[in-house]
Amino acid sequence: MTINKKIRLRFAPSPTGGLHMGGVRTALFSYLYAKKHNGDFILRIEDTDQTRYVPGAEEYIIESLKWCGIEPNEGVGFGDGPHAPYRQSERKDKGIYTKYVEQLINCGGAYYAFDTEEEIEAMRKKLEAAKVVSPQYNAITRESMRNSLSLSQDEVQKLLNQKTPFVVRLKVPRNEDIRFHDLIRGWITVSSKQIDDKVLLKSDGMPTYHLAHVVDDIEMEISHVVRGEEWLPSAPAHILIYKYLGLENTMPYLAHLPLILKPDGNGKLSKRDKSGLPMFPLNWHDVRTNEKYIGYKETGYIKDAFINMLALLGWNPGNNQEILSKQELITQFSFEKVNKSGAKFDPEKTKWFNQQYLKQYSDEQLAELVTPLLKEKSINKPTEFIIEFCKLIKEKAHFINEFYDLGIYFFEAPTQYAEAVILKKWNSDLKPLYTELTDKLNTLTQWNLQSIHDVFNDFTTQGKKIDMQLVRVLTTGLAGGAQLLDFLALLGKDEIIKRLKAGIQAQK
RNA sequence: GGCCCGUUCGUCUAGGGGUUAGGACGCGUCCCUUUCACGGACGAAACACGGGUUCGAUUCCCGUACGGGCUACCA
Repeated sequence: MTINKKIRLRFAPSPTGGLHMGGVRTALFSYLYAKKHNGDFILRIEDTDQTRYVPGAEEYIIESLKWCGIEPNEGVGFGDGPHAPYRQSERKDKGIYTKYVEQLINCGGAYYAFDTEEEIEAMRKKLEAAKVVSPQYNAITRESMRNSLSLSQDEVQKLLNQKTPFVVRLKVPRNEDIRFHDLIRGWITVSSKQIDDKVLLKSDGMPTYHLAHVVDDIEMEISHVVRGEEWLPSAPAHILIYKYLGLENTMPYLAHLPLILKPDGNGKLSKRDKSGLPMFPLNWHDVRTNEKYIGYKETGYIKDAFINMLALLGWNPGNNQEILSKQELITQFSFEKVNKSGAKFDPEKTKWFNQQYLKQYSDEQLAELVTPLLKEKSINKPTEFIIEFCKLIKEKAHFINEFYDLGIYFFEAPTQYAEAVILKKWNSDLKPLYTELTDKLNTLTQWNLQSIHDVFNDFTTQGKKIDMQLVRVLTTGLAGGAQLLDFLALLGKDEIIKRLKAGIQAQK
């Protein structure tokens, strides 16, 4: 295992779609570890599958990382470092992979295979019919296929000269235990019987993931490979490549993260979910399928809350602390504290996280965030009004963009009155009392919290029972809402008197 | 099917050979509140099952069950 190597981690997504929260978490853990150890964090784009390329995906990944504050110090969209380019398609053009392919072929770790799709399919069918447990291109079956191991040197040369399409496959030993260490799971042993002769170089000249990521991790001097658990089964094949290259002792540490599971039911997180919660950091529009997905940002999440929630999905600091700043996450992160089992992500708790962060914001900060959203609704109020509005409404809200909906009565007089409350508490006999209240309020020369409070107090001491919830309904139309007296004070005498009169008028 | 990985309250998790198995979300009750929240207090709620090892297993080992992942010229 490596020692004294500079800490360098990479996030290496494929631009095949929007980056969902599972990917963001992988990037986050890598970032945290790199930062903790004063290392580098790199963004590499693994675009070796031309058929799955989605326009806009790469930009989306970059924008998402930026919004999340998970910024690479090297890589596509973040400035070139010493190992440019950082896009695998461009690296392929520079011949980086073929160099390694040749080395692998020369040392006997890989071989040419000329089989057509149909031939491989036929082989599989045959094996399935014979009830072979895993019908694969492997140490046994390759003997009956057309490749540089079964064919004579002359034949191979002839096929090559004729420009016959070929792939390069990894020569996996027939029966050999491959043992490797995972930072999260410990030692894992897999028999090479289980591994097929993976394609390393495709017939279009592109490397596959298996080859490309190993080569790039070597070239980019990556110290730790952090990726999802779905890669665990193919890790032995990667070990083999390092081994053939003679780099087994300097290969990166491996950390396979548990998967994030969908909130309801079982299975991996999918792009869309019944919970209604976003699965993506930002709004994502797939131009190929024309599918649109909502993002955390646009839903009104605070990025640090999103990051905090994500960090605690599969990891914990080992104590009861749940709200951690990015700096705290960096100093406390370790792979030892990453869980082994998959985590269902909980929409309710996600909202709670955001609320915790919302509470930390000052009213002024909130006003700044809310003002543009109100402008969209053609609401232009003085800043002091918005600040006070935020102060009153923030405890009711989980999200910035809920402020308007939750506090619409700050800006518009009610047209309907909470039916349940009216039904339960109102009757026509009350009209004189509430009219008297209105008149009394109308006589106030000073309109503030204290003077309003005094008016209500006077009624109470005189034994006249004013129901505060009814006042709330008459002035806001709703059964619940912000601090009532503060609300009355903020809206001003004229508006409140007007609303009270209209409210009383509207009741039977 | 085969292989790999996993399994502590409904969910996220702490813990770890002897604990009243701790916290958080959600839920319930109460307090605070002239209204609504916030907040506070309390409560219900978990070691998948079966064998070992051991004086003692939730913790270690082995099975079983269940869940997940992988099984492409996709990553």
